[in-house]
Amino acid sequence: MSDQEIVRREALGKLRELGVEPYPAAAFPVTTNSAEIKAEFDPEKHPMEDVVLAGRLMSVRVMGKASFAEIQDSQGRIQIYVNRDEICPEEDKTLYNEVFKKLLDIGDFIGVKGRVFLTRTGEITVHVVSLTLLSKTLHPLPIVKVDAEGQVHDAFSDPEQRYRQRYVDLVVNPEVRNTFIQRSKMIRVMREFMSSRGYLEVETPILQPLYGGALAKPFKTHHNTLDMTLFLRIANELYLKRLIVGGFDGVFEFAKNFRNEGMSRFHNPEFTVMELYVAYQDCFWMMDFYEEMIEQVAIALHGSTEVKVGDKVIDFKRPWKRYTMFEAIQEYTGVDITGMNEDELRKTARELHVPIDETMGKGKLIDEIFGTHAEPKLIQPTFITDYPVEMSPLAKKHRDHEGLVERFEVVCNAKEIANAFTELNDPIDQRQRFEEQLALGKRGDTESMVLDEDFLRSLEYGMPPTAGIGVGIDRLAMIMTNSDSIQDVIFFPQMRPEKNIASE
RNA sequence: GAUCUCGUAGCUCAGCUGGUUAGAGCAUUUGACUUUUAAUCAAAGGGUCAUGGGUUCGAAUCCCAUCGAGAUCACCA
Repeated sequence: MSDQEIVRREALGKLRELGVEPYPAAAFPVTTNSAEIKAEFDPEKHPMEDVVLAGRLMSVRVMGKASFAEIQDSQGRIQIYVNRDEICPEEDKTLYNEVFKKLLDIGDFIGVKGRVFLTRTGEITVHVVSLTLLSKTLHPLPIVKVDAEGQVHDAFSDPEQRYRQRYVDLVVNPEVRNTFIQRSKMIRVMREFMSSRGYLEVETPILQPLYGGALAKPFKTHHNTLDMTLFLRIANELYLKRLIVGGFDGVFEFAKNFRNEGMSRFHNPEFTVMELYVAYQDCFWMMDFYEEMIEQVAIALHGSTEVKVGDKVIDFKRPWKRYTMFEAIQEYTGVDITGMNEDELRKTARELHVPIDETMGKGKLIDEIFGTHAEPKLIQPTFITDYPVEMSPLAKKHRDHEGLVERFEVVCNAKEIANAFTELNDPIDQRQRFEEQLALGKRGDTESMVLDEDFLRSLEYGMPPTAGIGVGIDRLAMIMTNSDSIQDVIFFPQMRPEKNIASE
């Protein structure tokens, strides 16, 4: 234990000797908070003679018989003024001299009652008349200081510590708190946008006997009572479609999915996707729907359709640019791949220096060419439509073009932020597609889909024409909050276990 | 999984072409101070230099291994 931790533990004992309970049970109902005081206080028009607020003590400047300190609540910080003879009107000055000056530490939760005033330098400050310790801190908080020029000193910046001890990060780095508030607001806007159109928010299984609806490696687990293998879902698509079969017009779910794959600043083993399915619509309707929803998200978060991301400005103002996949490839490589067979595509990919291997089929080759040459250049939100059928086993065949499906992705800041289809509802075609996937699996592609008989049975009972979309919530949150790592938009990103935390 | 970079006090960092007792600021402790705001002034304490091994008269510093993190790549959303 460090000297500072030992000192704090000793302070605990001394507080109890003085009759001050460091962890009182009684409620401390507040009447206001730091932001409200700063917004509403006016010495002439709106004096505040009797306020009660609480928070963490974040800095203390003792000047003999008077002190200034700052407390931080959920809304921010506010300065307090503590005068010895006011909090100790009697002979006994212990509360000020011992408790406040010596036994309180930065980080401790305190509650204060007092009146608001303006200091000589014009800062809105709470003149404390009574002070209560609400919870004692034993672990020292990093002290982050901001000087008059707004320069931050001694920032708590080590990424490992910030992610492992997010609670500290949140206390000490206000912009982190804001990022997560924005993320939450983003989800709320989407939820309200969909709910107000009558779509139903639902929950579907995370533990699945078969993993389907996407191409990925799953986490595997075991249920003891049933003595069976279960998988953590890689997608919820097939369950949401079963609900459309069941007669709902629109269903959506904000779903945690799990994929047992590499980690990077764009990948966390568990991540959040919002999927929506709407009966009697197609993917072209969904383009308009998504565009409008995300434009509203941007406006709700930033008051504008423009969002600053790194050194770029991304504008979500409708309408967004729309390319077919072949158009996008032609735009960025100059090569028209329309009508090419597998050998021609392989040759083209080599000429364009696209990394390929022998297991890749036609669809995957096209996807690689797009991913290498077009996707990195798409910064503004852009719809890419008309994907090859081979890489979209759950999408309906294109109404006009042989070999393509009715599908779009939205690429923004060089990353996919949505994927949507006119859903395949022909059970016989769906069975064939699954079988083609099984064939691909035999060819060596480890990420082909497994055949889900119950899902096929549900389609045989009949699914109406349906539009579906999946939205990567973490990726969208990264853009909307100008974060360059997924770890900055997930409270507790996955980490290897920390050694020796117990022995500390 | 591969490559590169990093790990020194509670926090942020210096020291790294090997060489007295490993330094600084903030934080902590003691003292002074009744309107300060990165408060100030005076003094003090605080370190298995990530872990283990090696080279050397001598290692925070060089080498190897391990653990943890970040970046890039591969797989993917």
